[in-house]
Amino acid sequence: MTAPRSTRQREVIVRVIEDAPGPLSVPELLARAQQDLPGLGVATVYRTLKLLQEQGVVHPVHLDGESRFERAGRGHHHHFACRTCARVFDLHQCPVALPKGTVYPGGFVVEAHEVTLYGLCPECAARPPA
Amino acid sequence: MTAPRSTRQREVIVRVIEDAPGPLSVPELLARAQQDLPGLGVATVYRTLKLLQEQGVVHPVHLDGESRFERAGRGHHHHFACRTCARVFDLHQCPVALPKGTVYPGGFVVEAHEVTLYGLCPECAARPPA
DNA sequence: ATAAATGCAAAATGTTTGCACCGGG
DNA sequence: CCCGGTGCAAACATTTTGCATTTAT
Repeated sequence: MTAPRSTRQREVIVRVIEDAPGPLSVPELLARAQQDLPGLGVATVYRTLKLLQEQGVVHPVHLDGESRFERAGRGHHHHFACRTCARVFDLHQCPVALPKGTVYPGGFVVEAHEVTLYGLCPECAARPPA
Repeated sequence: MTAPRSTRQREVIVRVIEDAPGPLSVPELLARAQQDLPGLGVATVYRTLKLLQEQGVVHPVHLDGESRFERAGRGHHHHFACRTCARVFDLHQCPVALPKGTVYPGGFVVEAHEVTLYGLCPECAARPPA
């Protein structure tokens, strides 16, 4: 048995993910973690993300061709991507009613769904483009 | 004025995209197009896809970290990704009611939305795993 | 004939892996 | 101590770009 060790890098990476208002891209995650751990390398970030995914602590969100990562187990939720500032936020209200097992027209058996909304985040909506 | 030329490669690429039941990945697209045009190179596929996107003929769909491309202008629709055979299909009924301009709780102004359903396609549902 | 389009190979990106050193238990 | 974890650099995979040649017009 090989219990993962607790290291400063892992602590920081997990904390950064937990403190984020939505899923983070690898560059975002790396930049934030390096504020506490300047020497941190990308490889460690990827390896840690992989580990955390296997542990079910974190899971990936693919959005606009970018891989982002967020804390798992925060319940069913979806995402909002701001077209102005490019940040991604969690939404806590689901606009879809598709219970697992629903059969969609055509005979598609639905097991899960993913929704992404695009538009302006509260900040960018209050401060429109020049 | 620089009107794009009509070439055999472009004809084939467009036809392959039109004949598909859903968005295609670049490898899928390349493989199908090469059946008619064995010498076709990847670079041409990417360049053509870029051109077709600028013309608004094709648009990208990002799904599970993979870039796929489909004919644009087929109206509002979403996608279904089969977990068994990994193919992606178009759905022609939208499970979300979020008109452009809707303001989502928290102050998020919605301009567009994207939905992906995951599960079993009709074929795989009829022929369950061993 | 002219310039756009293609194919190839080299160059950017983004992610993974090999390896010597570091450090948690 | 010991072996897992880290950083660095090399290896990969995917997408883009440079350039000589082909080809639509």
